[in-house]
Amino acid sequence: MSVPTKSPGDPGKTRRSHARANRARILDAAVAAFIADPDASMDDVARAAGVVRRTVYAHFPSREALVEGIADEASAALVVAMGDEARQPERPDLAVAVMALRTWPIGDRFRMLLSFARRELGEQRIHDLLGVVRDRDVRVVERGRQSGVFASYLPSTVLVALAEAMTITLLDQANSGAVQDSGESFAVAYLAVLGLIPAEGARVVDEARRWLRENPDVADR
Amino acid sequence: MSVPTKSPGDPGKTRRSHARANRARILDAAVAAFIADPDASMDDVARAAGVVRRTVYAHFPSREALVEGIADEASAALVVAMGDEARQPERPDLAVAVMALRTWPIGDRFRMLLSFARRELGEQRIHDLLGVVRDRDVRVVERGRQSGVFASYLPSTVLVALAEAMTITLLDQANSGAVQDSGESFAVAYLAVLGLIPAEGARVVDEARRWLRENPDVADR
DNA sequence: AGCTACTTGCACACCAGTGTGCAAGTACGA
DNA sequence: TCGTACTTGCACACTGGTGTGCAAGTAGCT
Repeated sequence: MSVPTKSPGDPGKTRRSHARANRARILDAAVAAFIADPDASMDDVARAAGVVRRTVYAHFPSREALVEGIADEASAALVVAMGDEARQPERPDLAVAVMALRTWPIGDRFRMLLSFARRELGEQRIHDLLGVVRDRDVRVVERGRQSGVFASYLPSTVLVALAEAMTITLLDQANSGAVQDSGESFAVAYLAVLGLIPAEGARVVDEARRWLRENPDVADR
Repeated sequence: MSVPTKSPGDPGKTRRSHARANRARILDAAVAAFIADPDASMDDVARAAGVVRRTVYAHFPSREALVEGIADEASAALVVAMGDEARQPERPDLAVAVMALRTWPIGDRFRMLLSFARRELGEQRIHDLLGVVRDRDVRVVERGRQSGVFASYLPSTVLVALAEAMTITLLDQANSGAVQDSGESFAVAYLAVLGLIPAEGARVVDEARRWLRENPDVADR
């Protein structure tokens, strides 16, 4: 606010803050536009951002770069949201519920990542990054089924894939108002697929909420 | 085979059988192409059918018409697969399992319909047709939750939406070899989301298989 | 005021995909 | 063998989206 560029050699940051904000707006608008229509044009994005197409190109040299920009932002958010793997509940069911509750708030960006991973195959990086998250998910599920808490009528990886699909669907439903909670029902559904009856799942989710309150992550700004 | 056109006034059908077969091949190829890439070009479709683009246009005047052609075929298959609503098991859990097992074999086309319903919004008809199927699904789920067999942590319509999403995911997994069965695990997963533990779900699915054997639909050609 | 960084509004070239026209080719049935 | 129905292989016009160039405009910093 009152700290303009002091050092002459330093590439001005104050001046650029304006542009930065604009970049952020474009990114946000792009997320919204791509959710509405997975292959929205650059013009659609620009208009959604209240900006001219040419300006979008000023920030992102190509469509691909824009997609990558979104993906980067989204993946950063996802990693932050997931928290430290070392600091998660021992119990697999609790761990699953905690992960579900944590990812839900960044649903839009998570959804974005998933859809990119499916469509723009070129983005190997996205796929890889999601792989990291998936692997972590799979590990927990695997642990849970080994300790007999989770069912094993399907391979762990498939169960995780189901969870991803359910996330997207429930986020859609939340968008259209059919679901109101903050991820609780998603967590219950996930646990149900893993073999816990909903009543039990709901109890676990309650516990997870408590656990989250008692174990605030550094990331929970 | 040996019944060529006899009546002169009658527009020849034997000659056209060749073209008919070609049309069918194009349709099949289009399904495959669109599964691989939801916005494959007409040229992609043509090549997948082993035909030149121009020929595709000979059968379908426009891309839209082609999509509609696929949708029509798929929806017809779906209606047939679902069978007569009046002749389905009383018990909701059994009914769900039966529906799941019945729709699984036509997975590709079902998937096609779902993806069309999501993308080409212009196809109101598709949406409507799926609506019919959805409604039937919802009715059964509703009945089940009223009789206390199914859980109600989410609205019935949302649960059905989850089932649709799971279908697509599991079909994908089946395509890539991660799932091998003939819809059994899908049925179990569906029932799990509805509140039945997998062990119980598996029992119900077994029962459903038996029921299907004992109640062959006229449609089960 | 003057500099600088950013935005705007055109202009353009370039593609990829769609849909059409037409002349030549092929294959099947009478 | 001829005719008819269908396919092929080009040519073309048209559209919508992408990416670039450039000159003019605007707003903050010094």
